Amino acid sequence: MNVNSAFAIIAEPNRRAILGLLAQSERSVGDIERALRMPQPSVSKHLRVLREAGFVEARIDAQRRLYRIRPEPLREVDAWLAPFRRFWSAHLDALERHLDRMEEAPRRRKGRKR
Amino acid sequence: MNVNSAFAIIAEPNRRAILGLLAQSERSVGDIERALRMPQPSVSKHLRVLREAGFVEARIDAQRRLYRIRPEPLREVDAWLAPFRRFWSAHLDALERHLDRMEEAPRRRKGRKR
DNA sequence: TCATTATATACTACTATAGGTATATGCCCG
DNA sequence: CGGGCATATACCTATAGTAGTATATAATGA
Repeated sequence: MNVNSAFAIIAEPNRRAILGLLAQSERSVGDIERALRMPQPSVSKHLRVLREAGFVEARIDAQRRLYRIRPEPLREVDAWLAPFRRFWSAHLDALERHLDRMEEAPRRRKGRKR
Repeated sequence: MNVNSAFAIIAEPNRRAILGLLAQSERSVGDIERALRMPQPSVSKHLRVLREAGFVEARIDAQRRLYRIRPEPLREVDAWLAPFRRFWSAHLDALERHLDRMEEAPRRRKGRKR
């Protein structure tokens, strides 16, 4: 599987973790390294992949590079999801009512499926 | 990379194509095979991966299996995107004008003005 | 029953990628 | 200018996953 589509890029859990961090704020490589407890070369390599795929961009601050999100590729993913949303948004109201009822109702049986 | 997360499953382009088809309607293996011009074993194998990951379920109709979408795993993906939406929703109006010009919108988003 | 259609699985080979380790590059400051 | 910090890259290895081919299973209808 080639890492060329946005989907392949975010298939890697560490990269998703990095993106999750950067969603909060700009961070240096060292910040990420410490926050995620990953070896530095690993962080740099994942950042390279993310950068080349357009998910992040770097800004130089002395010896550090501050990385931040670039949203475009994630928007692609979001767009791809569009045709599927009807599977849940259509029934969202009914589902919400259902969940509301379950939450407030006393438990009648345990071990519900799914 | 283990194919255990929803993200790894949809990293494979053929699987996304299959899901795209099934988003429209239930289909048999043969339908998919013809629509996507893929070898039948390949279709079956991808469907197996999708099924075991909860993206699709099969219903038996004589010798055929009719596959259809199960939305849960895709909702996970949708949920993961939440923290990133602020990066583009702020500029959504401009984005929509842009998209209107590029592709055309098959479905108008409701209540969004420009 | 047999032939045919529909789908699944087994097996092999290839390739891409992630992790680990070592080292290189580059910048700052004393 | 040299030492130390921050980051990047090169190299190697292991492994997961896909495609391809052949074959198995199962249901149908003649």
